[in-house]
Amino acid sequence: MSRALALIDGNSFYCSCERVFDPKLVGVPVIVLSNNDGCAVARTPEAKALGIKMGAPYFMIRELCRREKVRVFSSNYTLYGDMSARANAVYRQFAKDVEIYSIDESFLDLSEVRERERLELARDLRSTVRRWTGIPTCVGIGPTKTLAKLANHIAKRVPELGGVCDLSDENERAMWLVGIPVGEVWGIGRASLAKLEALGVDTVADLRDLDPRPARQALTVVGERIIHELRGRACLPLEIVPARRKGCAVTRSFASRVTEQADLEQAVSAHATRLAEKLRRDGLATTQITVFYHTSEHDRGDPKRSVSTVVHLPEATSDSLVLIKAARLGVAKTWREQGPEPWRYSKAGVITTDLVPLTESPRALFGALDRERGGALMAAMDACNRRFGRGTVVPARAGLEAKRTWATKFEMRTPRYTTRLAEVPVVTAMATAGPEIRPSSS
DNA sequence: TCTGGGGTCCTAGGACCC
DNA sequence: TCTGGGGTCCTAGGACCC
Repeated sequence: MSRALALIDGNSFYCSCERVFDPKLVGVPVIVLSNNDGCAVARTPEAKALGIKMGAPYFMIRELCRREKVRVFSSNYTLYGDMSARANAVYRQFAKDVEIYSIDESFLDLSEVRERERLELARDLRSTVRRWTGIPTCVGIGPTKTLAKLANHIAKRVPELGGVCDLSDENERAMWLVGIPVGEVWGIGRASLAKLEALGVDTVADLRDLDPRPARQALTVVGERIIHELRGRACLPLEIVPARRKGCAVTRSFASRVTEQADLEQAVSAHATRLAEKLRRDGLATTQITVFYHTSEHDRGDPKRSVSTVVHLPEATSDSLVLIKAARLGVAKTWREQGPEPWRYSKAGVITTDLVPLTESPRALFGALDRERGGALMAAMDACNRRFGRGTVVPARAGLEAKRTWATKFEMRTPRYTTRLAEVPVVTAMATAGPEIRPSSS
């Protein structure tokens, strides 16, 4: 049986999630904004038709949105994450091996399915996901991940295909590949595109026919792999068990510029708190954090400053209190007194790159942290926050929500319909003429 | 006159992805 | 006023070692 992978993804996923809970959004232009209400990161076809580009800064399209009655939403990651989990639960009914590639994309192994039955299965998958979660999807099938991605791209753009496309057959595949620009291939970005154009490569078929060895010169081993994948030779395995994460970052732009040390320290403390929560959730720990903050490239004329500093810890930890202290130290040791033209900082963050499982990490000989006591406290705090919502219990130094002058904007966020009891939608049913239902008397 | 060679590890920066 | 956030992988080059 030949190898076959399917790539299924949600159409305009974030927008579709919003539509599931508000039918009035169907048929009208909808966009979802990035963190801080910065850029458009999801657009329905109606919004794309108005010329709204991926990543367009909101302040530049605000007027257009008002005029064209585009419905605009802040991101609601809690909702999207939960809808994603629901969709994947459906995928697992159709395939034993599923790789969750991103919040809205998964690869399914269909190698066990007979070739002539794959399209039918894909159609069934689409309609089941639609029925059970409300999310519209497209499915692409191919012998490699790169070809499955390409098939998905075709399924999205050719309406006659009904949302599914199978590139398993080599002859049929060759016909499609001559008509697709090479920039649509997964892994070919702006820089690679420019190099390929110089080599006279315009279409996906051109790239497939490129000699892989010299291609490596221009595109590194990554490009060589893509060529093999386009020829149907798999170089990228299906990763069913997610790899352990290597790094973790919490970074945010400020809603307004920050000029005070106290505000900056409070911001990185909050980021460190969130970072620690993520580490504990995954059972990971870090021996050092990088703290950074900088002014904005968009503030023309203002003095520029960019700071990045590493703070080492005595041993690996995921303790919020330890990481907060380290984050504040990172600011304190690099802070410079403001002059007559103060630096107006626009963004700050806390980054780790050396994550290890906490239980496998060596203890410090000197200056060891009190893991037992700290661990118990963190466990109690996490339990409270899981039960009553994030931010219910926070270390005092992380700052209270109400006092955050730098806080991120989410002015148009919808309720967390599926994960907060207080925010579930209320359905009112009107009685119509029909059989009356009464409690049985016997 | 003439100044080895090969290996590992680490980091910074580039590129790409969603 | 207003321009996201969080990841991965690859390569080159320096430090260091024998």
